[in-house]
Amino acid sequence: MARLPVAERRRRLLAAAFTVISRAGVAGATTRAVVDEAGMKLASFHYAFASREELLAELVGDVIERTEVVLAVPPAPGETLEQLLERGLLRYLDTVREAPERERAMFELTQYAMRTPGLEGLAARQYEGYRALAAVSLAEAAERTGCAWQRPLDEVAAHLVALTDGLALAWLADADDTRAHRTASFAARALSAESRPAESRPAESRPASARPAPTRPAPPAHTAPPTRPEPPTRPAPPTRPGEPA
Amino acid sequence: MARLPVAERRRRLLAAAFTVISRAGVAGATTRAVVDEAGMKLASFHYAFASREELLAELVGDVIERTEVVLAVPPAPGETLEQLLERGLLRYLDTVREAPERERAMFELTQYAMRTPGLEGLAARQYEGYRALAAVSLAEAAERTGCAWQRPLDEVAAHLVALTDGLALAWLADADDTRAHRTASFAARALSAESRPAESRPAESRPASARPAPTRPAPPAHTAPPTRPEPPTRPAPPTRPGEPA
DNA sequence: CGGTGAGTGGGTCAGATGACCCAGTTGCGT
DNA sequence: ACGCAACTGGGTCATCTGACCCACTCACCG
Repeated sequence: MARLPVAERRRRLLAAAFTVISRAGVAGATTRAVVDEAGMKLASFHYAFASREELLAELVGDVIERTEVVLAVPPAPGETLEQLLERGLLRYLDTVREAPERERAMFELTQYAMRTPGLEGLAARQYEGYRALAAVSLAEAAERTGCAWQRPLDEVAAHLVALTDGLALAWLADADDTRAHRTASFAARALSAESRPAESRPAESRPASARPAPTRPAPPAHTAPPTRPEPPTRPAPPTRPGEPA
Repeated sequence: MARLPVAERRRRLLAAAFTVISRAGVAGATTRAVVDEAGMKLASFHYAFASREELLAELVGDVIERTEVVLAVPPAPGETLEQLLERGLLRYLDTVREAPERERAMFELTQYAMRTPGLEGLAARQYEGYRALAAVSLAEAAERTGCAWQRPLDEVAAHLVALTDGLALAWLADADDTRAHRTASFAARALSAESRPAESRPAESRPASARPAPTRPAPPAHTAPPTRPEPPTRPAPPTRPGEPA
């Protein structure tokens, strides 16, 4: 093995660990399995990390920071907030379907954190991060469709996080695309019901329901790209043809 | 140890296993830990089960069948569907708060099933069971408040399951009661939006929104009572004084 | 009331795993 | 060039774990 600076070695081990966890679960992420995945010798492991526990803790923290919004849905003209939200959620569902192991790994890591003495706080931080991402996306989505949230943004964000979690968990359990699709629609409907038309900020105001407007972004959902393997956020395959990004 | 018939021994081991898993996770449920929890000798384990795997498989299946609705909310006069649903969800939240380890154990068992070769099907069955329970409760709730679901019952049930999962997961991560409460309210709001006033079935019909009516049951949520420890469904402490059950 | 086999107890065994050590080697600064 | 310390390779060690064995004993049948 080439001579690597400790930092880089740690990074590679973290990435390898995530890969192993995706494949075999946290329990399967033994020092040997990780080291093997990274193509290193066992000694290198303990040179980079004091213990397996340290690696796991680092991984959890790492994953939190790297969590990204994978829902950047391309703009679509004259779309309502609900439609925009739905597309975003379906987009999220797609990423789960494409890499179920990754999503499972995320859930497992969260659970590991919740159950491990020093890491309970990290699980909370993880959800905090999810909510923050959700909030950003929801804010943008509302703005682009000329809507405003009727309740505090972070409150709506928490709801979105709960919905995506439930959605992902259910799909992971039964892999029923149809059902998941319907639940995504429901989620979009439910969330948009928490908004009102416009607020008068932009310029116009109308009493009716969500009014079309130049759209663009979309709702979020969490998914942590492994420290290395596979590109985090992809270009966003348009669910429907829309104006080119 | 008293001389026990195999069946009883298996039952006790399953109960002990669930207890251990609640405390230490699936990974911590070693044959020795389980046997210890049950106050038996290791040999008794392999007398009752061919392997640890067999016990775990049995436990997953077991837990599915024993999943119960813990949301039987007592009746409350003149309550809307939304209110009824909210109370039920809050009731569920209470059970999670009271025994977080149990809920965590449920999630972990599901994950174990999803990842274990022969058990993937069980995870799907588990969710099927959750939906069935949700469906029953939703049907009752709608009926008692003179409402009807606008979509297929099992579709709405899937949404409820997703919502409770998301709700529980979020609470387990950050233990934020306020936030969980708000999300529960949101869930109730969102679900009741999927219903319409009445259908004309009972007798009356009115265009307005959910009309009061004799209420009684409530929404569900899943929680598997351990094979033995602690009574599964409790008497349902009235969140509000209502007619005696 | 004696036999006997279901059920029990106290081991053993092989394999996996986390931690760690020590003798090298080799990149890099000087 | 040269030396040193950062880094690597190839072990070892104590534990834990799942599986399993075999002699014993006691409850119940005949």
